[in-house]
Amino acid sequence: MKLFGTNISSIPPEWKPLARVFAALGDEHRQRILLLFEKGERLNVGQIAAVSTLARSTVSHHLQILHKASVLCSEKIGKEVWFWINRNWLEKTLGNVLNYVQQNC
Amino acid sequence: MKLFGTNISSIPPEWKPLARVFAALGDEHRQRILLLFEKGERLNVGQIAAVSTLARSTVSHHLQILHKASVLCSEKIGKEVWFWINRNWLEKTLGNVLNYVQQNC
DNA sequence: TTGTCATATTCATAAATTTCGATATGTTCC
DNA sequence: GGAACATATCGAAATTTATGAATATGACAA
Repeated sequence: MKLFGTNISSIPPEWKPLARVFAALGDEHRQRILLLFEKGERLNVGQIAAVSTLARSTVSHHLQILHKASVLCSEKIGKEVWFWINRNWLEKTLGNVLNYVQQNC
Repeated sequence: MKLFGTNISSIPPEWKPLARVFAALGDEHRQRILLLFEKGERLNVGQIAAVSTLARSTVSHHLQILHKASVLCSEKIGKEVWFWINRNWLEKTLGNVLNYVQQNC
């Protein structure tokens, strides 16, 4: 059994950002939001809220969770905040986990 | 913007089992549990609870979540239930998501 | 500049869900 | 039967989620 540090309670630091990604992707609302994006497309809060059953403020909240997990990038232009998928981060993160699984599981 | 079905509320069915996996991996306790496993190793509830700060019943609960998400396999032998990482499923699932990202993001 | 929309976020609150441990129940082995 | 292990159930606490109202910021016209 692998023990990190003195007991189970410590996690390798490189796994921390991963927990946020998985938690972000583990919610169905956030999955639906992500699946809306076409390749390279940018969407703002209003567009997403318009096709969602959730309130605008709720959509904004979920977008922030995705943003903090680095799954989405964002840029404010004028009145609107535009979001798009952080493809590089997602590829790198998923690739790392896949490598870990292949080597250590 | 991609719309599945009539509105945002429907998700492609192939994404459903994925939500469970991500939700399972998105919890730090469960990450710690998973990281305990050596390559190919099998562990039972008691072994994991022994190095954990969580109660035995709580560990059992988390193991069930991981099991329902297909992240862990289990087999009951005598009094004990042995768990091990479902390497194939993890590889396949992560690989699928990675492919999706590479093709559609 | 001032006022008015339009957009997004923050806040306060309520509701729902998850988490966790204690206890009870079920299995298996002796 | 009794001991050892795992699971199921239940309630309290903690966390997450959802919402409308309030706030902040930018665009634009008068």
